[in-house]
Amino acid sequence: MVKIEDVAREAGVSVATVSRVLNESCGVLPETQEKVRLAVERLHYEPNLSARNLRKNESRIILILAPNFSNPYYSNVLSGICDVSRNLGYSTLIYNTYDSNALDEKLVTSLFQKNRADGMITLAVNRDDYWLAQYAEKYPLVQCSEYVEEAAVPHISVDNRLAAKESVQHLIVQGHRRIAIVTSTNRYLSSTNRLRGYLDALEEAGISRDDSLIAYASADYSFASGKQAAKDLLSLPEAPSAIFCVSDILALGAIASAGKMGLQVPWDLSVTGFDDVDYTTMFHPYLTTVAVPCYELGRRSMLLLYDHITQKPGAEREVYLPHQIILRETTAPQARTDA
Amino acid sequence: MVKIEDVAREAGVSVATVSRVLNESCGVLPETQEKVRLAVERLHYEPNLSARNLRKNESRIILILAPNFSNPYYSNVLSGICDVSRNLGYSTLIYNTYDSNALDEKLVTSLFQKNRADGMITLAVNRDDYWLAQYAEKYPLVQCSEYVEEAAVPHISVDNRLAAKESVQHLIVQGHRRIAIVTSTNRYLSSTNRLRGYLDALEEAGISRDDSLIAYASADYSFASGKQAAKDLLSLPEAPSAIFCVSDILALGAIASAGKMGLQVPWDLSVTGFDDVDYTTMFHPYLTTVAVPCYELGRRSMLLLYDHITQKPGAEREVYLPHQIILRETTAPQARTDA
DNA sequence: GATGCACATGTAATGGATTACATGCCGTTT
DNA sequence: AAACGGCATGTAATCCATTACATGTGCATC
Repeated sequence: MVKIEDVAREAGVSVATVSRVLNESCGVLPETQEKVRLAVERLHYEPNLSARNLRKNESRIILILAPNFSNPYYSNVLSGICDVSRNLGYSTLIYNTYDSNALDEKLVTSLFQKNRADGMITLAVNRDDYWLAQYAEKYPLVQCSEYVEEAAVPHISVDNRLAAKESVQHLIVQGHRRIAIVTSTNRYLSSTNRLRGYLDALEEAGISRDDSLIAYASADYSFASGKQAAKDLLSLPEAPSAIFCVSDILALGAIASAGKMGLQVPWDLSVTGFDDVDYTTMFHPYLTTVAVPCYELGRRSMLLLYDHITQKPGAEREVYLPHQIILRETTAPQARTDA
Repeated sequence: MVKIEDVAREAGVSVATVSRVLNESCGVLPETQEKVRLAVERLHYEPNLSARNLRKNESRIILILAPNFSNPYYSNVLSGICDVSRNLGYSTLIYNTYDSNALDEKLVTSLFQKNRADGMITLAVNRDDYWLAQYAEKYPLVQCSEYVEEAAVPHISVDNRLAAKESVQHLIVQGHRRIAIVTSTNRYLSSTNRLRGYLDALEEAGISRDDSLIAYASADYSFASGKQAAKDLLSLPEAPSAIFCVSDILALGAIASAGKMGLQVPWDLSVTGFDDVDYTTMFHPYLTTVAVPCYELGRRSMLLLYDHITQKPGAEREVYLPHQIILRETTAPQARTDA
């Protein structure tokens, strides 16, 4: 394996000079730089990262805590993170948390130290994981998508509350008054904020809150639980004419449920989803939903984390990316049969 | 940061002894081992991986070449790889190849050297990437799912040819005679082998090959291209009564196409998929398909790679995991209207 | 009792890059 | 002309764990 010493000999300079050319490049004569660069090329020299990392006291490893990345939402985020981290010269160590409830400070700290990661990105912390705050004082950390509201830890997300509100407002504009929500029993801030946005929209429109219209699906947004929640809602004496679901899969479940009960979406029931994952346009009716820029969230998380690792002055602590309401085929004006 | 010297002092032994306890553990008295272990615990010592890797001349990094891991197939494989590699103490550097055609030996070698990976797992090489053979002589490599048939490079996969044959045989048993296949223009061996299996089944049943029943979807198995391919097939003067699709998404596309043309699956048309990804049971009719153990493929890839990295004697070069034909709702006996 | 060997442990070299500090040269100032 | 300063470059210390080799102890053998 060719090392820096070989390059130095080949170029007729010292190792320090080679290193300087490879790193800072300042204070080295242009012609010397050129000599070094040629030698590097001739010998196909690649610096040994272990040695560099040892000396610089960094690992160039980023720890990513992700629950179940078969979920297209997370896999898109992951794509974004990986693409950027590769460009910045970081390896990503993906730790599959499966059930995010299993996370605690001890586990994370030990993971961190064992792998000597330079920083960490979480994809799904619970809104009450307060221990993150203390953790973040010691190590660079960025929370992506989900975050702890009360802790001043860097995070990047969309404005879930506003997006939910806009989505429900769309239903209201279409004449719906009995609007249900299928949220989840998980402890994600996004679920909470989407519920808040739903309530905001109702309140602003002067529609009084009806708790029987708030249904809870399982923590993992499973299709089956979406189906069940929708079934419960549609079995109500006064069934809703529209259902706002906090995830696309739940919405698909809701549509399946409606079909089973003889209701046609969107004519008999409007349904909206959240996230805009791939399969929202795989079956008719195509799902009306809120597009969340997953890939971009991933990209920006890594960029933000990098800013914090390198202690860039003025690195942001709160970033919100724009969402987009995508109107497709699962919402229609309320048929005025109940009026 | 506490280092080995601190532990040695704390335990009242030399650094060599500490290192021995941490690594080999042989030739050290049990009571000395205990002393060291206690000191490690007291000081929360974690060895510096850069230093260790530098000395041992390894990186504990595995390079994974994956195209588009939003595809649930790949994300499941990835899950498997990541879980195992974490346990073995490896970081995974996931390189998103997007379009696997862009891969060549130069890129891979440079990726490898730059990251000083200890080994590599490919998830989607083309069947004609012959350069892999030379590459594999220099570096530990395992091909997962897709591989180069002619090269004696370690690979792990399912028996795609047999699985396809069995799947088509199921259709034949149900009375179908005009059976079409939707394969892909990509250069994956799996596509080729699934086509071969399809032909095997026909031949064995004495059904003569009809090239007009072989349709090609796009390289990325997109839903839209599955739709289009099925549409072409169903527009044939003598339309097929069953379509074997080489991926689930293509099958879903085919079902969508059939619906659009007024055909009911499975009564008017049988459809089968391949892979058994999540959303095969998200909509009725649930898809009849071939279950491929993606997660297990990932797991075993990493284990196999580890065997090769550690030069375990007798490490396998060819592994085939069992598949399973899953009969659900998209296949039915041929209605004998054409007899 | 001297020699040799096995065994537990210690000492110091090693891996490859970075970087603080040292050196030497040249031009400027007084 | 002496002194100084800036600049390009070199020398050597450093990061921390591993491990070849050295040391020392105790036991068995002749």
